[in-house]
Amino acid sequence: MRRDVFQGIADPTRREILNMIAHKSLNVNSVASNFDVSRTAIYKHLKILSECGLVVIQQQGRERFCEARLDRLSEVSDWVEQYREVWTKRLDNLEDYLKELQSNKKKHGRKKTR
Amino acid sequence: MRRDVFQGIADPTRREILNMIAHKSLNVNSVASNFDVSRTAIYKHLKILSECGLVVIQQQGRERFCEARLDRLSEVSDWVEQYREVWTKRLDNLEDYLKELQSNKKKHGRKKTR
DNA sequence: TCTTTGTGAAACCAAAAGGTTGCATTATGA
DNA sequence: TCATAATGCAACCTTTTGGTTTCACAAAGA
Repeated sequence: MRRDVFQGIADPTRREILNMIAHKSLNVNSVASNFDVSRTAIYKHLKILSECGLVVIQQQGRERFCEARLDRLSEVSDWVEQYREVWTKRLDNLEDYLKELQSNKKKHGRKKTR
Repeated sequence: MRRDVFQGIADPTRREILNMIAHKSLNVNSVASNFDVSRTAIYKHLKILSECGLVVIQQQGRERFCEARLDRLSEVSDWVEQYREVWTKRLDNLEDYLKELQSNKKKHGRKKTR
């Protein structure tokens, strides 16, 4: 199935898996042993992560090592960043507004607002 | 229900909704009219978005205006950014490695690699 | 060779997700 | 006051998700 990075990181267990293998690749059993759900459940999560490119699984003897492809997170990063200007500008405007309220209070005394 | 920002942005329709109201709040019907699924379906997406804090819905007469709270995306941004150093460093290492291969080739001629 | 280890995958299940139709409710405008 | 517009929500449906147990199979080690 063609999968999406956004879908990949939607599940908290999958985010934990990514964190677990971010610095060091682990085989499937090692990953699974850190959770209290079954190995098969973790295997399915790993499969989803590999389907959306966030993990690459390489066979080595009878083990499969799971390597995080964190650079794929740039897709998420890019998506979020396109909105950063919008939200920071909006926060700045709020700040300006609050400052203006303050200065008006000083000039005219307490004023009823709603 | 307590919801998660990661879950909120997991669905492509919801990301489109966010984009649609990023610059200007719209009422529920206006949002829905941009999609070919039912108003109720969009309403449910809006509810999920509001449950995870990405949208605030305010009544105004008989309409409800949906405002994007894009600053909530910082949670996603923060999560991704904690891995940026890891992945850029890894790409740098790869680059160094490729450069080294190049210089070895110059010194010793073409060499079989596998 | 035989047993153990590490894994993939099938079959099954309950709950959640994403969608629909239909109805009730509240403001607005004529 | 009455029709209509904008909406919330219940009831229902199908597909997906996240989990389980079970079995098969290949590689390693004794």
